[in-house]
Amino acid sequence: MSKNLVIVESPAKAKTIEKFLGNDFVVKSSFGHVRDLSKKTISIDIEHNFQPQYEISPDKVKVVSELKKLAKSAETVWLASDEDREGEAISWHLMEALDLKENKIKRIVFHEITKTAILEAVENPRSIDINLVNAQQARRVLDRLVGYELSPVLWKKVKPALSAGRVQSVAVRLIVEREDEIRNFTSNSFFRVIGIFDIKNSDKNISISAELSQRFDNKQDAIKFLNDCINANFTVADVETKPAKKSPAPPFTTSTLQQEASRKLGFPVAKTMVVAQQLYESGFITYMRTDSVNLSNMALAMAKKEIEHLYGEDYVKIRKYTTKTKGAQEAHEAIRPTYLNNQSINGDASQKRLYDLIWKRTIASQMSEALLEKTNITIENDKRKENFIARGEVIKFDGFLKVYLESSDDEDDENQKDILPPIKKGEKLTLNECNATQSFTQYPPRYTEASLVKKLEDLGIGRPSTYAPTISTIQKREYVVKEDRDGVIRKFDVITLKNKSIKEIVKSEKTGFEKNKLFPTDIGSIVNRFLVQHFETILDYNFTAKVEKDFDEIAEGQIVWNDMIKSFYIPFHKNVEKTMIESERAKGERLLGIDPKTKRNVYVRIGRFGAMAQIGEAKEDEKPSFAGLKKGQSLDTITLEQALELFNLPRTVGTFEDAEMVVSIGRFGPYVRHDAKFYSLTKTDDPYEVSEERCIEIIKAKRISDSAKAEISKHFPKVLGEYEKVEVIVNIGRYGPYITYNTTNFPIPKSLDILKLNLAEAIEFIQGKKSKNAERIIKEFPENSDVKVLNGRYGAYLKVGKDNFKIPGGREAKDLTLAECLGIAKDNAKPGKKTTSKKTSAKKAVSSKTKKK
DNA sequence: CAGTGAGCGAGCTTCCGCTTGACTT
Repeated sequence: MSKNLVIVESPAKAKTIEKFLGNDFVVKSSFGHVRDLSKKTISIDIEHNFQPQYEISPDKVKVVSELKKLAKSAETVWLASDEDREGEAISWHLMEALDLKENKIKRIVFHEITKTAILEAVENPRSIDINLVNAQQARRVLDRLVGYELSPVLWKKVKPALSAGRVQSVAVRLIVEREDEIRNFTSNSFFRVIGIFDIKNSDKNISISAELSQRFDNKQDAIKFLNDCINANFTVADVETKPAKKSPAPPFTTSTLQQEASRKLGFPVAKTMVVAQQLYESGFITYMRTDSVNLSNMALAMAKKEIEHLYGEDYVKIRKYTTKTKGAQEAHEAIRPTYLNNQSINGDASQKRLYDLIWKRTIASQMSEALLEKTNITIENDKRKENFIARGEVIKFDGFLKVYLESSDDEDDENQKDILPPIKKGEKLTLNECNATQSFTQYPPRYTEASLVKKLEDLGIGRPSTYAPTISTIQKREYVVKEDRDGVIRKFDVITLKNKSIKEIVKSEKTGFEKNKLFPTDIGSIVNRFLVQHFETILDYNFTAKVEKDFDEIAEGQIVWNDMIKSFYIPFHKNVEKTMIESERAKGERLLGIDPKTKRNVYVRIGRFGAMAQIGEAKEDEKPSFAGLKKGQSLDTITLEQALELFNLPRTVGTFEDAEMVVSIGRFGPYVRHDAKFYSLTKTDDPYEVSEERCIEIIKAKRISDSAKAEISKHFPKVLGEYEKVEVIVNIGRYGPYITYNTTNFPIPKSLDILKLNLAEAIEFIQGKKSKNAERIIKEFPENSDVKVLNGRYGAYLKVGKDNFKIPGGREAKDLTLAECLGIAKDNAKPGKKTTSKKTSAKKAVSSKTKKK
């Protein structure tokens, strides 16, 4: 075997690096961490100095045994995981898990995947930095202690299966507190005044628009101002022109890529990461999980060449950006195209769009500043002291703007900046028209997924690899929902001065419309309030920053990690115990008022099945009545009137075919019950309002669609005919319609009408699918059609019957023989719950082979 | 599949950070 085994974290990286190193090197990947604390228990021996109890992660057992084999036959094992805390720990865990002697290993690091960087790294090996490893152990142990001690408190005091953690709980806090801020926000209105001036003494009709430097708090003041303008004379008091510059944004990190892909392409952060991963695996971009804005010298040289070629020398300005993010570890380059001369790539629409964004951002970051000329024209008058100011902006040299401009989160950045006409100081102007428009102060914006990532990054909370998963966790736990909310119509006043007369009109606009924003749920608010009340230290926005400081000191060898953990844990654990015993259950209860009918108290709170309203208390002689809250209502905002309305269900709306129709809301949404059958209401039907006629309509419609469905399913499964002596069958299954041919199922897209589908069309469809699948086939065996070697998204794999198998390391997919394939299938057919079918099909494949022999 | 909301208790849930995973009837 090879003399040198190099282990990196990512398989795609392994492939690239193998090309740079000679034949003496084999490069493999550990697929990230290989050992961790067991998931089942806390797995920390608190009594014995917080000794972590590691195990090989269940999904890494195979990887480790494979690496172990290779390491045994190698002379030197080069541990080339990333140069950061986690990377150092991965190397250390590999050393332990693979049983490597210290004199057999060499630790190497590089920050960029370029040949020079790799070769230089190999020239400068070092040993494992145990202090850095200990900093990681402290991080790991702290997170486990927090997560696994806090979560059970929630199970007991709020509801089972909830979770809390150093990162996710702060993310939820941000969203809950932003919502509180919005709820408590009182909007003020004010009047902005914009004048349109005609320039005298010019042959052409030229006008400029200018805004008054002063805003008025009320309508009276605005009207008074316009009145004073009727007989005022306007003069240009000053024309000020000054040059300005605009610089490009630095290259992408994970966080900025997620933000820009969200603003410019509308991608959720998870989608951005999936697409970026695909681009990375295809070799189009560098690594997508990074906190660094640094570009390699090779990339800078490529950028320079490309910009010169496309736009000319004047557009080049090479920059070295420095990373300012809190806690950044800079193990990788910024996210950039691997080859900057590839302006576009082959791929699907999302891949192309994301690549385009990355290409533009990278190129623009190395281009000249844009040169602007900003002009301010001040217009004074002889009646009032307030001035009008017209602002203009001219681009003198576009520079990087030729390629790319970063978007901003505040959408109402509507300062119009036009080119202004030539004008001189002292010139007289006529006020043609003047509008005072009522505007309103805006509440702070709700978070989007991407703006939450930005906030977390600013606070130094979370890492590039966890931003997307964190956001999905807090949604999965139902602390937070991402949704759209309809706005409301708001009226506003516009006062116009024209032809010396003043007119008032009322206009209306839609406001408060939200798209894809994060809202806290009732559970989210309750959990947050509970945690902030009892565990303020951990919920503190600076908690992570504080412990990071300690981790840094551990990494520098100044403090011992177990001591740091101990001083954190003792007060923390005491608090956990105290809260478990003393604190009350958090139900989010709120007394809304008194029910006018029964004179009993009306409450809202969280019950076993979610948010509910309750009239009266549970006493011996009387039972309270209950009603669930509607979707979109929340414990924090519901009013007494809204709560009382909930008790109007179930409601008898009328009769149909001599039976009553009763409308209510069930486990699966609003329904009409009629003659012991249930009929779901549609989204647009309000169960509190829906009429008798509409209910009858719904019942009739359901009957028709049911009988139509029954009619259709009578025809299936349907044999369309035979193709090459094999039956072609159409059927409808759990996942929709599909064609069965030769033991393979082909799902049919909605565009094909399965009722009209004929044999010829079905065959054509199958052929199309097959030829697509054929592109993926690396190897087939005429003597056994059950066995195939295929090319998948994550490299080659073996398919035997219905089961997929990884091809063991050291074997070329295209060289596999049938016997080898069957051997792999036999060895890897795992016992277990799911595998009954796996085993049988693997056996079947083997036996079919023997039969043919 | 369609009112439930009490309390008991078995057995379960849970963290953050590094990586890619699989293809249904």
